Amino acid sequence: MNEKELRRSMSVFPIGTVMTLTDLTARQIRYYEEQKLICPERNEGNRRMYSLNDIDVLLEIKDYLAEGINMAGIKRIYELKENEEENDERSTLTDDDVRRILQDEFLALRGIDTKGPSRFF
DNA sequence: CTTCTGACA
DNA sequence: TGTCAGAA
Repeated sequence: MNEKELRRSMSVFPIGTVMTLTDLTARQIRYYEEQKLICPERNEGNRRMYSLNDIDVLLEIKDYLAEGINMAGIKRIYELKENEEENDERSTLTDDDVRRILQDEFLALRGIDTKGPSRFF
């Protein structure tokens, strides 16, 4: 990991700063942490300290939410990202994997846990 | 004053 | 998700 990535992953902001920077409530920010979408560190006083990376993810989450994607969908999007990274490292990506990822990406674009296909538009 | 955890009229 | 309490 280079210095640039190191700085972006350095936890330095208290939740208050993150709230003003992302327009999210403390409740939401903590909830997304429970959903393992971000992993802020804790300081000596058990206060959460966020990094620029955490803020970027929070901002992305806010955009997905604005597009109408629910938590289940957002989680899947990040799960797919993890798989993509793993595949890049081991170049184990087959044509069939690509097809499946694109398929899931489409489904994730709008919530999944919804009943029928009646909510496409 | 700011943040944390847990809980729910 | 909001919000309130009690503690740190």
